[in-house]
Amino acid sequence: MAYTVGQVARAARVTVRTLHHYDEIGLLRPSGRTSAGYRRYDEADLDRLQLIRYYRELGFPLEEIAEILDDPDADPVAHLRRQHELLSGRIGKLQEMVTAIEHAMEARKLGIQLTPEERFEVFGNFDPDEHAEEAEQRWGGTEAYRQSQERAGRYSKEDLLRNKAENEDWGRRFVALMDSGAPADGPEAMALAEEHRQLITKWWYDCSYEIHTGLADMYVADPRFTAHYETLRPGMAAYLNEAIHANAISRS
Amino acid sequence: MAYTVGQVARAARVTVRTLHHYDEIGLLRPSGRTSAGYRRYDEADLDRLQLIRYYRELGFPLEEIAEILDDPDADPVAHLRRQHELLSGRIGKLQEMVTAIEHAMEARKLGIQLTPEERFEVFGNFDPDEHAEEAEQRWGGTEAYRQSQERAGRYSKEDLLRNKAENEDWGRRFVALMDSGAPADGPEAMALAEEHRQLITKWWYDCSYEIHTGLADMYVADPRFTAHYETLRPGMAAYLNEAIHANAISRS
DNA sequence: ACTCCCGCCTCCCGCTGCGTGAGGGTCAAG
DNA sequence: CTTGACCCTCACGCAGCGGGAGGCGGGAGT
Repeated sequence: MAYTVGQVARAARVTVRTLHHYDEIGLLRPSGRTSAGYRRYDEADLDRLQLIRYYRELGFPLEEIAEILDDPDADPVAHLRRQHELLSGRIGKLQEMVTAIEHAMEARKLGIQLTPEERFEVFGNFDPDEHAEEAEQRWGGTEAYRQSQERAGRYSKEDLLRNKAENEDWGRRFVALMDSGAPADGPEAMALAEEHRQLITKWWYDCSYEIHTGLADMYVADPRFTAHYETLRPGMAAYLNEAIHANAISRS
Repeated sequence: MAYTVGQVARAARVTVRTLHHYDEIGLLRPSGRTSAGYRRYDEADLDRLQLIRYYRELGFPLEEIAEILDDPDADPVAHLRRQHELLSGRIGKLQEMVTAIEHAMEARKLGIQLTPEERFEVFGNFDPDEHAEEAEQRWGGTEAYRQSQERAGRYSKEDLLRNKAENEDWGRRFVALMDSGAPADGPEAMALAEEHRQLITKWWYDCSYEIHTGLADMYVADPRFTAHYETLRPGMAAYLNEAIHANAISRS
């Protein structure tokens, strides 16, 4: 059972050119040629082509497909599993975008016109346009940054207002603690530091103790962040820094 | 507030080269240049870039994005809705592939080794390799073909056996009817023709009366299909053809 | 005022995965 | 022995950038 390019092309729903291409790059060489130079594909070639098409559908680059197919001791089950994961990931990403779009539609319907500033107004003093670039430099490319960007896009106006309220509540309690004269490395301060960490984790990204202390250092090192906390209460940046460090140390 | 390429690039998580490219093709021209020729982007440019990135994420080609963004009276809500649909479609497709992969994994786990022949063995005499190409020529590219291909991939071995059983049951009853001497355009024959159509619809694709009569004609025109029905009972191809036509006429 | 170095500029070539001819041989049917 | 449908091999083109060469600009430090 030998097939010509045209037959194979029609059967596999690809163009002849594609088969030529696969031949050129060595991805799918026909098992033989006629005396006139015509490509002859056999059943095994068809099987291989089916696999190729399948992987292609999944978005694999041709080179990678070649590696997969030509790896003799590659575990097919592992491949399937891997593909499954990749697909699930892609589905997840697409679904996130869908919800983002739904949000946007909701906003339009209500005439809310969710401008970028509006989306970030909950950040208070932190003007996103002013600091976005810096944020990118500091955290760009990290998982944490990706997460927070992603979530920011999904939150509704109410969500963000709720977040703001929670932050303010925490801030009031923190100021009260400072006013009470409690030490920055005392149990209450550490508890509030921990709460601060969890607020970040809840709303934005998984904030490890390492990341948290990094943030703490920034609060005293970067004047803009310092200013934000200092307006809540003078001395707060340094106090919070100490509390976060104390908390991180005690937990590890 | 003017930004340089580098700043914009970092903020938007794209490369400088990409911004150059967008400038070149006119997709995003910076609002101005400095005396030295440096590109200067303002807030509006950033907004536009955000939209561009968004549409790009969704897989739109740049040209189309330009059309969308430059269409002054384009309804943004309509766009969102359209994107939503596209995304939903994509998710659906990916999910189908996931289930297909899951099936394949199940089969591997049980050591079943679902070879192509096995997958199609329920087709009986119809050797897929022998007819796949023809099928493509006849139906390739049609919605019906796509549907049946898609479903075939999702069916489990049990599903396919069930389908086979249902077909055989229908076949037996059809043969019995012929044996009884009932006319091919009588009510019983038409009822069984209708059932035939519904079996196809249930298992493979939406089989309209038009498609159904097309199939009927093929049963008498194509010797391979003729042979399939003739082995069930001599004269069955022609009888079934008549019954299907009678049924289609009476229903329209 | 001078020097650095980083960032900006404009070419321009390269990559993937083919599409789409051009120009020419081949094969089966009539 | 011709037709028409295939087949062959170049070979260029396209999107959407990546990446580098070669050269200017600018602001921070000395």
